[in-house]
Amino acid sequence: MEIKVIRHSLSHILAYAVQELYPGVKFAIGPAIENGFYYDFELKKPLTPQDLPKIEKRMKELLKQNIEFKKKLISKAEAKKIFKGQPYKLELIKELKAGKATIYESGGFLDLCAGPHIKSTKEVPSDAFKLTRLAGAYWKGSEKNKMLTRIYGLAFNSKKELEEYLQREIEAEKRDHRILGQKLELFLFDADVGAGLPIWLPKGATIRHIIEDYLYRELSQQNYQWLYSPHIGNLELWKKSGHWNFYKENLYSPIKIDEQYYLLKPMNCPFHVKVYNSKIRSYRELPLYFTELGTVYRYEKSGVLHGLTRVRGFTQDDAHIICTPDQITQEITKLIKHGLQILKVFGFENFDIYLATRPEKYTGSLNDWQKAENSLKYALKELNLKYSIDPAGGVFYGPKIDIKIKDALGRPWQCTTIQFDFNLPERFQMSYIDQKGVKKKPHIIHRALLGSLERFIGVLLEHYAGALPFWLSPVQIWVLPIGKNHEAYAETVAQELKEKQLRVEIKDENETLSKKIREGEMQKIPYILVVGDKEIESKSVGVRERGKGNIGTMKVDDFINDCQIKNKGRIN
RNA sequence: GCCGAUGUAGCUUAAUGGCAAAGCAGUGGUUUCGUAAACCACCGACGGCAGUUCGAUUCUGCCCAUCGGCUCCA
Repeated sequence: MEIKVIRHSLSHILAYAVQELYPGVKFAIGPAIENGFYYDFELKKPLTPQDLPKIEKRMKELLKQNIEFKKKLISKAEAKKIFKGQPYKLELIKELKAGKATIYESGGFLDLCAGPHIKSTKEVPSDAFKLTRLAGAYWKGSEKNKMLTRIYGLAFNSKKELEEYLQREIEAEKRDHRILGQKLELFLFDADVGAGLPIWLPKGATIRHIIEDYLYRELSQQNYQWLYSPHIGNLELWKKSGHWNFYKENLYSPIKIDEQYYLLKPMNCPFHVKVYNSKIRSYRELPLYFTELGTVYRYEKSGVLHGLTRVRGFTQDDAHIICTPDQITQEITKLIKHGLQILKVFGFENFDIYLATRPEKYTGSLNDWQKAENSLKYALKELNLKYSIDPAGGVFYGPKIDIKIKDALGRPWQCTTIQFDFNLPERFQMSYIDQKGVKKKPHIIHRALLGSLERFIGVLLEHYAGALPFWLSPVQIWVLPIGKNHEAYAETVAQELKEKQLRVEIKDENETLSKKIREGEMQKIPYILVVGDKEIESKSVGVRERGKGNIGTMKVDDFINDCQIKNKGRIN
């Protein structure tokens, strides 16, 4: 039996149990989902988490009754009669494209459903599912509709699979960047500061600095030019750019300064356009690459905030590529290629790529959108990349390519975005002089490779479970003197490492060696160097590698050499 | 924002309508140690504002923050 069918059938059994336990319930929908199922209900009284075990117990009893699933094809009129008093079902019947309705009967529970289903609950083990949580969910997923109560369940083919899944969830929890951020002292959130506003602690700031430094070198090599722009800008600027109209729900209230209104910037684009427009541009200059680690502020609903991966103030590794119309596909191709290359440096190898098309609210002509979407498609095809379409997922000013990076557990994270923008050249009357001396309108590609430093670092932490590659580790090496007599030597070794730009700390607190080693392992320090009499004599260090234990003694110079190779090659 | 839950020391947790308990961390001391937690002592907390009550960390309301979802996204 296909697991999807079992999951879907379990959602009916869930509804059956709820029908029995909570009379007067109204049923919405109950599909199979990844790893399980859910069912949405409208209940007279809200459920509490204590209700779940009760419902689960009843489901188990029902499963053992060998309830048969019987399919019936009936007329819509008949269906309306059966489901009177069930407004959600009636709405679904009304929307049915087919002339008839299929219903499934399982014991005392009738449901409007296309199926397919199991023949009998005999086929379903009663210990391979588990109700996991209660949640609110809007009818048909729209905020404008009523909020229903959703019950989620997990379901697998066997108890063993269920347990394995639960085990994986525990593993994922250990990788939670919010917990790691606290344990490794990387960043903090504070209620006094406000929701969604991270503060970087010294070690987190070091990671960020390393990444910024890498980007600076890498992009400078690729002819990017670095910019800085202010965090607020006159409201008139944002009206002109279109953000005030099209991006309002993400903007913070205007700030009044001397009878003028200013907005906290939600994007860096208008500033970069101003840089472009600061002088007359020739076709010879194009393409131009302007880049900035630009901190932007966007209103996010309080309920969506999540650690570093969804915040209200964040720094994008932003860039605008300004080019002639015939350079556009070539530039997009180059960009995607370079972007993937950079992500690989950080250890990401798997990606989900999406092409997001025209949304409901947009600027520009349909013809422009069509052309832009085609050039994005062309670039993806040329690079032989598999992608999916994200219908109407584009930004108001143009279609985009989103690259979701997949972490070690296979979870996708939205980071890279490459967005076409034909709004700004128009609104800000950008131009360049072509070969014939004629004024032309350039194209703009807006892109963020890592997305935001906040989210990217959050993803890195989850990907590596906190054990960052050597070159990204905020503290790379600990030096542990065994006794007081070895402190001076430890100091000498540390000094030598520091001179070679390695990030090292001496741990000479009054604690046992074992305790300090335990501490170092928990802090995910890549190398712990133990020094005692033996090491002093041979000018060496006892090397302990993270997760591997003692790997023997090494000459100090050899150790430094290895570290430098790792740093330079940006390898683990 | 909406549905549901949670909020006790720097962290993890306990108990209670009537003096809030512990482990780790921190501080002071003892110990100077060879690869994942030495020993002793001390310091330290009821998210905020109202209300009910003789008395509220505990009950109620509002606010703030966090967690799981919905929706949304870099």
